[in-house]
Amino acid sequence: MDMDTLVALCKRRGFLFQSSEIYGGLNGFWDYGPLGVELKRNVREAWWSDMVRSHNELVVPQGAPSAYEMCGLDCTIIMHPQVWKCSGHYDLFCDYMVDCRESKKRYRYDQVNGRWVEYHGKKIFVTTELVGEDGEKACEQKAQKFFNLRAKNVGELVWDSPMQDLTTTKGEFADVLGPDAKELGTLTPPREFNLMFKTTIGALGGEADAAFLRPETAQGIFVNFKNVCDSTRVKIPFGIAQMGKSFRNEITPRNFTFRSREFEQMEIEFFCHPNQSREWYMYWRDRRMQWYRDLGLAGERLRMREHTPEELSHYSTGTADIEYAFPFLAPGDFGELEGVAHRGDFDLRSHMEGKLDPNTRPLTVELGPDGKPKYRGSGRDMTYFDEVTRERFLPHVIEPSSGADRATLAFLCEAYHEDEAPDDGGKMTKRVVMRFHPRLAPIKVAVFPLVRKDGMPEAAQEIYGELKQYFNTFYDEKAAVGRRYRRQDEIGTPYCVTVDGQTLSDGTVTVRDRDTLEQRRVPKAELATELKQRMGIR
RNA sequence: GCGGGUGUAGCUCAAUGGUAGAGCUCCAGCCUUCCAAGCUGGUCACGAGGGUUCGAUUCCCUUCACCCGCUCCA
Repeated sequence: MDMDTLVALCKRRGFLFQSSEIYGGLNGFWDYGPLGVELKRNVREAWWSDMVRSHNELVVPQGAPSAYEMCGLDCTIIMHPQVWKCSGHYDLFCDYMVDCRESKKRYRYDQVNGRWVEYHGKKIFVTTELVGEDGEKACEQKAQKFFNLRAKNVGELVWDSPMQDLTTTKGEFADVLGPDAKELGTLTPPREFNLMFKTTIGALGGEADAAFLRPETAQGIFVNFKNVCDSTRVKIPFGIAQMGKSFRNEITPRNFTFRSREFEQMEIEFFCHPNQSREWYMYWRDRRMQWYRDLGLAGERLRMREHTPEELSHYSTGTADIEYAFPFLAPGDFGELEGVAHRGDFDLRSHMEGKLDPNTRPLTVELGPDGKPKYRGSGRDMTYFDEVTRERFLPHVIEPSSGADRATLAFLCEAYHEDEAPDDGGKMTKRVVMRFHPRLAPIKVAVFPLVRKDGMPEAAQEIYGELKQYFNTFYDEKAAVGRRYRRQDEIGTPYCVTVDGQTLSDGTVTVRDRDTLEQRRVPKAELATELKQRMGIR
């Protein structure tokens, strides 16, 4: 299946529309249509139900080190600006960038390094992205090349400064040689590149009132950690779940809803004793993988990929991505659905003591030029006291962080099938069928009268009214019944109930299965029970 | 953000410097007793903004969106 086919179906049948389409659309923003909203709600409800509501804290789940508790939160999108400073997002997401007009590359303003060098009265700043010895070597080579010198004449270069970053030039780039440029002055002035959406609190609002839309839901959980502990009597190990909108000013939104600027996350922060964190990490990794499998991403398009040691944050002892081979990716490429990360005590400690420097080991608070913490923490004690062991400790965190829109998109991609079904002459014709797991299907049951006469519509409408109490049910009496079946196939309705002549005499209806096309007669009175059972819905 | 390509109905595709056509879909009606495309009728389009012109969907400019490649990717 190519992606265009799915995108067309999503629009035609009302799963997904481009945001503000009548005004030409808005890059990176998507609306869910009448069927899409049902599908996405079902994804979210499956997650909330499976992770929070129906989690039984009294029994040890398969593969878990012990029993555990789960609860939920719903935090605000705009939070105290200090949250993002201590979380690291402020530094990470608010970069000044410079572009090179010659090489078409973009660099972080503070990560381009270079040295002033003079040759026969001409003084330039040669730059590189490399650091340390490699950086100095690269600068020497660049200067030699720029001044067109033989190797033996390199000694004639007069080096006027040690390695320093580009910000020391104060934005004057006329004599700067870009890292991949052959001419001087090809770098654009530094521009703020803010990956967090900025907004203003209050009607007057100066820079002091600047705030940000959250780039992840996780921080709401960390900053409420103490509140949850104090209000619920939860005992470690336990998890806090939250789902909601997050916002990132993506540079290149692309690939349908996969990378959107406004998106929905489903996140769990699981708090445990440091000694057990590795086992809990393994548990959550496998548990989350199984969740996707159970809902239909069962094939080889789903995989789990452990991060290599180089990819890991210094404070993380393990991170795994759950990935799906989306059809818009090159063959063999996978896109991230969920990241399961062992985060240690980085987040709680950062909000307690001040932003930690992730490059230190053991972790220490990042200091500003004045020797004080660069970003002050809350000063609140986030440690946990275990009444049984009489031990006080800072919990470690396992974070399964999932994208609701990405999951929804994966379920859409996985569901799409084309096969053949007979037409009324018995000839096989192409059929498009969305094989959603029944829990996810936007519409569970469609009810039809076989023809629009002999009291069949009335009988069907009665059944419709009844089933509507239990399922999202759809009624249709227009056109040939075969066409109605096809229309339901295309939106993934698992079952079609048809009232025919026999219904009026013996009270049975036919139930047609979306995937097998098989029809079975079922007494009207047993319909709801039978359908619930077949779909595995309580 | 850069380079290339594309924008006509819900979809697929025409034509045109002078009233924009078709097929499918959709809607109404007829027919129809189990797997879409039988009959009749109907609705719906030149991405947006400027310019040139008596007149622009068509030519020019800008912009927006989408696709491909690069870049980015917490």
